Parts: sequence; structure tokens; C-alpha cells
Amino acid sequence: MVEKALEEISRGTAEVIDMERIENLVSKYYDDGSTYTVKAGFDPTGADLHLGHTVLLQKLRAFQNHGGRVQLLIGDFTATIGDPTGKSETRKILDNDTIMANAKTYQEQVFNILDDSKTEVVFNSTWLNELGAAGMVALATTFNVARMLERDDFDKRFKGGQSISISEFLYPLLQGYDSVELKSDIEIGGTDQKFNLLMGRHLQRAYNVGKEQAVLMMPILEGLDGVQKMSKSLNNYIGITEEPKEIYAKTLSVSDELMWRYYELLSEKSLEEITTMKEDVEKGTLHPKIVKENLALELVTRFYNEELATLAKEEFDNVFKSNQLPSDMTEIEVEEGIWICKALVDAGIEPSTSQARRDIKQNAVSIDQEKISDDTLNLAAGEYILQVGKRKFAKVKVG
RNA sequence: GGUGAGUUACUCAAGCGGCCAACGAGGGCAGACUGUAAAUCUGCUGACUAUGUCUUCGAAGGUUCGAAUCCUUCACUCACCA
Repeated sequence: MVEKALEEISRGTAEVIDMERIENLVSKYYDDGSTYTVKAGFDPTGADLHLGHTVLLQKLRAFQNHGGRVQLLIGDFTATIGDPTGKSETRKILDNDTIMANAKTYQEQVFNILDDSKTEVVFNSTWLNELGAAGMVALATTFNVARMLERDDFDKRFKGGQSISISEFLYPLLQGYDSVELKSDIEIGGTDQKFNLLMGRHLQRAYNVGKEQAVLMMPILEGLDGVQKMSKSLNNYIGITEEPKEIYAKTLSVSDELMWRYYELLSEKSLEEITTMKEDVEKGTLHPKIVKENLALELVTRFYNEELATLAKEEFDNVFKSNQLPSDMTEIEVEEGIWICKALVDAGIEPSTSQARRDIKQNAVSIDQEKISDDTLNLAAGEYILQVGKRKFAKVKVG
């Protein structure tokens, strides 16, 4: 039992520090039922969760299945600083209302995956607001600049002659201090959080908490481009609240290589199954497209249900395999004789008439499935289906 | 506080007082090929019913027939010195 639990817990991890401690906690749970705490911090800087977040959430869920009590930390205080992780420049700070609104949406979405009876949501402003100047100074004395500069992103920026704000030095300290307050047994985070996560251990020691948290790091999920990490700001993400057909379509658009990565980090399928599929694809007995479709179906099913997943697939196949039209598209009514470019802008499928002209010149625009080439065209009364590229459609009523 | 260097579009980055809506690369969009995949090739990439007009090169002023380019002030960044 303990063996299986540990296997589930270690699946897909990038690095674990103090695995022994995790083993002890889990086996103690199976011995006498005593629970332990697992901390994970979320920065309420964006409103919606995407698949990148779910990698961590699923791991938390795994802990919950084996005696872990999750401390879901909303970094509302630290969000006012901005985590320097992976940033090449100082991040813009957010105002309080936005942060609170984001935190709220987070909580609504998180319990898609987490068991809320085993989750405690905490805000770090609760204790950080109380810390005060003296507390901050005491906290800052536990660390020094040279070690802070060891951090890769600071180091790069420092050597590259870019600005680092003093407040950014405080970020790792404050995140680590959260672990002191929460007396966490384990903290999990992305590999890019390593420095911050280790800070938790350092500070738990410095403040004599009586234990040092184990640290479990998950790989960073690449975004749809397969290169950069999935993030809202890079617009390469799949949000968990997106429409089923969006999730389906976006999943299908990832490269074959990246698909295996997604399987590893996101799918519930066992590692053996995945390996078998991979071999079959290499042997040529299994088409990679089928494998990708299954992944897309699994993801839609997770956030909605099987029925909607099937629908999403049917819709997708209709539109792109049989070249039919999507079942729903934006509809607008316009006046007779409207200029085609204007109509495209009004329908929201082109950002400007200039762009519309360019696209028409490049054979990207069609009316009722017929490509057009005249960018001075005016529409006579009637109903038309306008299309730009492969995926932007609109129904226009003229007259 | 002093000295010097810098700020150009989504990002990096070139830019000689007129040939600058601004080289190039990445990204993005579109076309071909496909499995709406990747890779590859090609075109486009400020706005405007448009061979022209308008707004853009950190901000505000100025010099000039004409300024991204020269001058002044301000803001921000970096380096060295204190």
C-alpha cells in the first residue's frame, strides 16, 4: 500500500529533496492514520487556471489520497511584489481588488481537482501584514546578498545589466516564511521554484520550527508552442474553463513530440500504457493522430464530461475533416452595401480593415466557402458566411 | 552626490538631418504541403474605402524648408567613482 502510494506520488516528478521524509510521513499515515501537511503556493496574478497549474493540483490530489492535508496558499501579499522567477524584468505590481478577484476565481476552479474536505485555503497577507518592519529586518538577516544572487534569474539580470528591485529579494524570503507560519511538512512547486522552495527549508531551520519541509518539484509544462512554459501572458495555454471544443482543438494542435509530454504530466493513464502507445506509434501500427484525439477526449472529460467530449470531437471532425461549418458562430446584422473589409471587422474576425485587405490579397478570406480576391467588394442584401483562415467564421445578415 | 553609456514597434535589435511607417531576427497571421500536428517553402506584419493621408522611435520643448537622427530640460535603466 505504502509502495503504491509512493509510486503515485513520485510519478512525473522532476526532483525530490528529502524523499526519506515523505516516505516516513506516508507510511506513518498508513500505520496510525496521522496526517501531514502539503503546501503549494499560487500567485493570484491571472484569473484563470490552465493545464500548467493542473500538473501541481493533480500532484496535490495524489497526496490527499494518501493522508496529505493540502495548504493551498494564495499569495495575495506576495502578489503585490511580483515573483521574479523567470522574469527578465521587474514585474508590474497588481492592485488589491484585482488580486482578491483573481483569488476568488482560483478557489472556484481548484476544487475541480482537489478534495475540499482535505484542503485549507490560506492567504499569506494574514501573517505577512502583521510581520512589521522589525519582523522584516529579522527575516532579512537570515540571508545574504551573495547567496541571493546565486539565483539564476537574478544572476542573469545582474550580469546582463538589468534592474533588480530590492523588493524582489524579499519575495523568496517571504515565500519561505510562509512555510514557517504554516509549519508545512512538504511543499510542492515547479522546478523554476527551486530556490524559493529551498528557502522554506532554510527559514524553518532559522526559526526553529522543529522540522524542515521536504520539497517536491514538478517539471514545467510547455505551452502549445512546445518551447516556452505554459502561461497566460504568452497565450500558449489551455484554460480549464475554456469551452470543450476549444480544449479539444487546442490539444490537437500540439506537436506529436509535445503530446507525449502532455500524456506524462496530464494523463491519468499509467506509464506502462503510455510506453506501449509510444512503441506502437513508432512501429507504425498506431496513428499518432488517434493517440492525440484520445488525449484531447480525456482532458475534456476531466473538466466537463464524456458526452461533451464526444460532442466536441464530432464538431471538430465535421468542421475540419468534412469541411463543414461549425454549428455555432457569431452572427451580426449590417446595412446593405457594406464594404467587405468593414463587415469582417464588425464581425470581429479581423482586427482592422488594413489587415482584412491584406488577408483578402493573400487568399485567406472566403464568402460561403468561396475564396475571394476583390478587396473593394460591397455586399448585397442576403445572408453570408464569412471566413478568415481556417478557424474564424461569422454569419452576416446584410440588409 | 560625480562621470560616462543608454531608452526604437509584441520581443531582441539596425538606423547616414530628406531615399523612414523605419534594416534584420524571433514571434504572430495567412498560403502551399499535411493529420487544422511538427518540419519545410512563400507572402504579410501601424491605422485609414488608400498609389495618397494621418499617428508613431522614453516625455516635453526647441533648432531647421525638413528630426528617430541635432540642442535643452525632465523621467527611467546600467556601469564606474564616492
